[in-house]
Amino acid sequence: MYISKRLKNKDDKRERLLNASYELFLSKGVVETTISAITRKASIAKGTFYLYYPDKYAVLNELILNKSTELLKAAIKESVKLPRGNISDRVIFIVDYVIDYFTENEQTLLLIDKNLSWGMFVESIDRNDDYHEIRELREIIFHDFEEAGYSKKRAELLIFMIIEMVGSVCYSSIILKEPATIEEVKPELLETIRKMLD
Amino acid sequence: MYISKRLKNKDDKRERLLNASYELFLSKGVVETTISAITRKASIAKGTFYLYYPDKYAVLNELILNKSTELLKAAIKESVKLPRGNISDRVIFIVDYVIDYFTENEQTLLLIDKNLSWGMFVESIDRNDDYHEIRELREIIFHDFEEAGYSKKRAELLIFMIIEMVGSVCYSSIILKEPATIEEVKPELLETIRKMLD
Amino acid sequence: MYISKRLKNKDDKRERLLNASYELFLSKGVVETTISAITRKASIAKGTFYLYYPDKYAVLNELILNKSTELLKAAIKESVKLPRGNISDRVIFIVDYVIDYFTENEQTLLLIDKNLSWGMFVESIDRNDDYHEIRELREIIFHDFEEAGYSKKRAELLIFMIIEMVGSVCYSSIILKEPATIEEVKPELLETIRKMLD
Amino acid sequence: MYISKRLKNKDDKRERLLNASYELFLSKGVVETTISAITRKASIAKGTFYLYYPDKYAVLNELILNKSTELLKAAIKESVKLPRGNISDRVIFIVDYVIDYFTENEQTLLLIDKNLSWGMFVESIDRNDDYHEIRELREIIFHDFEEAGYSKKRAELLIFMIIEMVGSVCYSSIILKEPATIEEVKPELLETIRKMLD
DNA sequence: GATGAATGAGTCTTCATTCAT
DNA sequence: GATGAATGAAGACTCATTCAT
Repeated sequence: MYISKRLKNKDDKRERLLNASYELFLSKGVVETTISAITRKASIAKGTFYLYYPDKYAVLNELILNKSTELLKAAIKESVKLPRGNISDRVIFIVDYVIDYFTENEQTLLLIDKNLSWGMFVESIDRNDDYHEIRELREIIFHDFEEAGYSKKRAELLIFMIIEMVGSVCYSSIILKEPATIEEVKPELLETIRKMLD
Repeated sequence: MYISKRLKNKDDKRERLLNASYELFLSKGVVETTISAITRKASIAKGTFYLYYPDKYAVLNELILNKSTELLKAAIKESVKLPRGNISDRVIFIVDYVIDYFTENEQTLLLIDKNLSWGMFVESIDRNDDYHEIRELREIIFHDFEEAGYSKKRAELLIFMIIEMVGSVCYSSIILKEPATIEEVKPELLETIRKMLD
Repeated sequence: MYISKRLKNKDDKRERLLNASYELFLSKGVVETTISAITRKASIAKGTFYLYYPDKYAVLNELILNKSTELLKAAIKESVKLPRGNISDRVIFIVDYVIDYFTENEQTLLLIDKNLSWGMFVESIDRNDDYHEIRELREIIFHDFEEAGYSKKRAELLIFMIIEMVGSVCYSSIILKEPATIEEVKPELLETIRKMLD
Repeated sequence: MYISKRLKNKDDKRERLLNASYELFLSKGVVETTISAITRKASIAKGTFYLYYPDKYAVLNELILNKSTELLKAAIKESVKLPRGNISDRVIFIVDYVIDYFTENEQTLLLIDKNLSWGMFVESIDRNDDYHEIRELREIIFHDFEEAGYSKKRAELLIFMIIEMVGSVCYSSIILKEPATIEEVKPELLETIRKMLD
């Protein structure tokens, strides 16, 4: 009881720092967000920040990981209804879901895209028990790829390239509206991915 | 004579500021580079900086534009030998050239990728007379695409998607070595682009 | 039994705080040593520190006293073999011993010299029962001085001046190597003290 | 005219920083004095401090050097009337002067004693043209010592030991009144120095 | 146009101290 | 007595920007 309450309290502070940081990163940008502002918004003493994170970039990394796996988990949850075996359909379904999410949540895209690294992402998926859905999806996709004649390595690289492309195309078309709006770009993007997978 | 000399002098200062900034941006990063450091390296008084640029980000934008068009012009210069008509070959040749350049110049990739925007790029190409080679290349490519049955819009989007993918795949594989080195990624990337263009 | 165990435990904590502080004061300096670092090194909770000492300077004073009386007691222990009556020989023997000790233990010199005050030293000698050897030495020396015709007051001042000179000459020559190393300075210092005592 | 005015202005700021620091070091102590307080007292912007000194300890060193050479120059000025040849008289005259000065200016003693290093002192005397009187005095004293049969090395060490003794005896007796007041200690100290020089 | 000394707002970071458990 | 999470006051230091020369 004693320990659990303190642990809860600790998690509470962490949570509040994450939430405050998230809002500030989105509204003012990472560089313009100060530790003072974060702790003020979180109603926590400035010094306490340093008990949880060494600097704001540690918070940022945790946020990016949280948000991107959250998104992926949601996409997966929807994709399970699809029949197995057809890689294109599954990948395109997920990409479609992700694009829609980013269209609705520009700010999250802003945060994730400029900062998410593939290595960090993969490592976290393998390490954290919460992400077993994502690992399962990976297995399904890899299995389908193998059946379609891809080596594991080529499958991974293909997924990687698709993710990179989707991320930066979304960024440009959703945030900057360049060279066209996401509505115009989306069908072409999906079509292109389909070609890549054939 | 007197005026031209002053203009020349002015350009000289601009040049020195650009060079000093470039070196510092590469070695210390943009955020860590101060106006003081730039002017010190350029052997120019601090206040003089503001006669040429409003802040360091203006220098950064100019640099990115310079470097990326420079790169593109070099790639084009090599690609003119290719026979017209075959879009895939031309695009892949240029992408190949760009990948090799980035492999040799990691720092430049670091600077360009995180900051280059499509809109800025396109706009500068249309505005600046120095970039007529790039405009010519664009015409050639678009013409080839049209012959292959693409609309102008679709052609532009395809190019856009390829550039975005190449940029972010290079960044991840060259800088972060994730999920594999550029040597491993490159053949898959080129192959994928070929599929996209078929 | 219960109480004695608690007292023992308390002394144990005190001891650990002293030892940890000593090491940190020597290696990082007093100003740079934090309460956190001391309790961490002593494996004691931060708050517990305040149950034993009001601040780090209280620890410092205790340490200086401990170390300097320890040194003096060791010197005395060696000097008892000397025949009584010859003041110069006894004083020079002790000074010699102290110089050698400081030469071997620069860090201790660093700690003691800049912080030891005569008054604190004398007071502690008179108050603490552990220091009876030092009181005895003092009696012997004063007695010898009286026999040589010194008043008690003059004897005390002479001792005082010698101690001050030895301390600061050692500090300068051992720590700073200025104006010469202790090896060069030592014979001159002993010779000068002999003159003072004649 | 243009340059001279700016130089003057620069010196003015330096001067004001020195004066403000001096007063604060004396009244609050070095550790307790902050850069903010110094610049506030000097009516100078905080950032300007760093244009002149890297930290407060650089100011402290300069102050100590200034004050101690100032004192020595004053002592010398008075001692020139003495006939040459008699080392004891000259040295004791100067020591006497210094003791009196410290008696009148306890705070200066506080600042100088705990921080003056022989090496720093000697080096500054040799380097700075303003200190030629001190260099001349040194020549006179050394010459007198040589005539009295001392080697240059022994003479230097003797002077060094006297300075160290005078400094720390003054500190203890004037500031701490231990083991006696300076009035009581002074005759014994002078007498002891006379013995050292015989 | 060029200079660079001066400015001071603004940020990070540390750390002695408290106090609920 | 012991603990250590939380506090927030306090200080060092930076740096974009200005402006008198």
